[in-house]
Amino acid sequence: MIRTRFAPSPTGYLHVGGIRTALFAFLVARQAGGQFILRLEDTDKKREVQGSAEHLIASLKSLGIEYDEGPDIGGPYAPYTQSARLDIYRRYAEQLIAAGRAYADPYTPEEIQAFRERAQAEKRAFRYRDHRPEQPPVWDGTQPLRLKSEPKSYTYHDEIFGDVTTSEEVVDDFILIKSDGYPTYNFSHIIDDLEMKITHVIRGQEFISSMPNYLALYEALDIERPVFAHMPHIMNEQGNKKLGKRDGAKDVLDYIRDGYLPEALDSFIATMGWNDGTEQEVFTMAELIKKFSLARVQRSGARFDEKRLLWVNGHFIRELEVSELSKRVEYFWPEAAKKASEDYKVAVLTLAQDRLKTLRDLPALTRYFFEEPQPDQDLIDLNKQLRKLSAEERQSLLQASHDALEGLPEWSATAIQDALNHLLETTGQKPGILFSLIRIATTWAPFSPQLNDTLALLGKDTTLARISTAISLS
RNA sequence: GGUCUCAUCGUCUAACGGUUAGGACACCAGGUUUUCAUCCUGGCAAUCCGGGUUCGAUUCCCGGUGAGAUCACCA
Repeated sequence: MIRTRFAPSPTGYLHVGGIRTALFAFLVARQAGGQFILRLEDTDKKREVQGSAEHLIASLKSLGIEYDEGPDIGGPYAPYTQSARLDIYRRYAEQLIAAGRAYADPYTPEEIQAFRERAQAEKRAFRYRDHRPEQPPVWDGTQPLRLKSEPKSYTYHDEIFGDVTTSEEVVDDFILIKSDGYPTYNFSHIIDDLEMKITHVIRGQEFISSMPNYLALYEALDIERPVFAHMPHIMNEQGNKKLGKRDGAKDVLDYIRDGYLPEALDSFIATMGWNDGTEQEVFTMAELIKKFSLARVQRSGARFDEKRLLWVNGHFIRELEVSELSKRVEYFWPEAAKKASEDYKVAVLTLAQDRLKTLRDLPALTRYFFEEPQPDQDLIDLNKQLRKLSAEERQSLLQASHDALEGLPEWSATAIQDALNHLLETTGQKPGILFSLIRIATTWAPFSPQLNDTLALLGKDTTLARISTAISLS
């Protein structure tokens, strides 16, 4: 039975790097019919941020990454919050002490700092184990507890990086339990993975360099190692650093607020560093669950490309049924759309769908369907074709259009198109001029859907009124 | 600096040791008899460098170079 976990610390929000690790762990579990667990690693009380646990949970849920066990829903190995598991860590700590594999650290932080500086001055690496006390005091819980490590080289298999060998000089007596009584991540995650029967440890590449220490601990505890899979980093847009909050990596919930679809985010995030080997470019969650494999995860870091995300998002928007899209854009309509009927909004949405890159584009694209647009002379003056016309010429063209449309017995897209085509002949104008003029006069927008569709939806009265207004303006 | 890791178009990537090195995003041009978008067609564009192994290296090995990660009582 495969069990994977995502184990963030509640120190802030989740960016695409973190969410990708969660997504991959989720996919591995789902694909095998196993469980995916959320565990909160809140052992650093100083860095904890209020409300971030809820924020993390909301982020996962908003992307459809559902966990089977977790702090808010419980499970067979509860609690899933590390600060509530202190007695468990202590039990293992005492086991290590009894086995002679852990000891109390008698030094003050200042003393250790002095050791470190001396090592640095002498240009050699600082290792705590070089200063290991001969007769450590009995651990009373107020000193840090350290692992008594054995310097040796380790080899392990990583699902992504293959066989990795570490050198012995990096194994050290790291801290298991801090002087405040909380365990370090280095200790607690191993205990929890064991207790919670985690089979696959899927996490960021930054933990690779700590692997020798973890391996030493698995050995000291005499427990079996889980399967490891370290994910390559997602790099920032410049490609010179791993994506991080400090450099403004965006909260995934902000992407949702900005009108990105969860399915677009999932597909995009999954394909940064993974592909199924075919030429398929976008994947639904169901496809990801079916096709994902750690073996096809890239070893090099991928750069975060916002332009590609935008394209993926547009793709998923176009794939949606209008009825579904209609539900998704509920909170994105312009203010003025509130009074409009559902049917009218769906009709507008149908015309706007192809033009939407994010749901947030909706107001800019549709405002003139709901309220009177502000005339903007620049649209005419900056238009290559229209600016050649005199005000009188524009006026007479608009008047002719007004008259032709007014006489229409039936107000439909096809009837309007026929009338417009006929108008082309009677006025002897090019479509580029005549249609642009009508389009601008009725929408005052830099771009809009096909003219006949736009007018049909606007309605006869509104269309004629707007043309009349434009005539009086010229 | 030590340790570990990585290296194909600008970006994301494909390619049992044999391909005109493929696809997608972006960009450019054209078409879909109005704009924007969609859609279609075409174009631009890559194997970091040097050795080896081999009949033949993007692919395997070694060495450079470059990049990243990490060296906490953070995770």
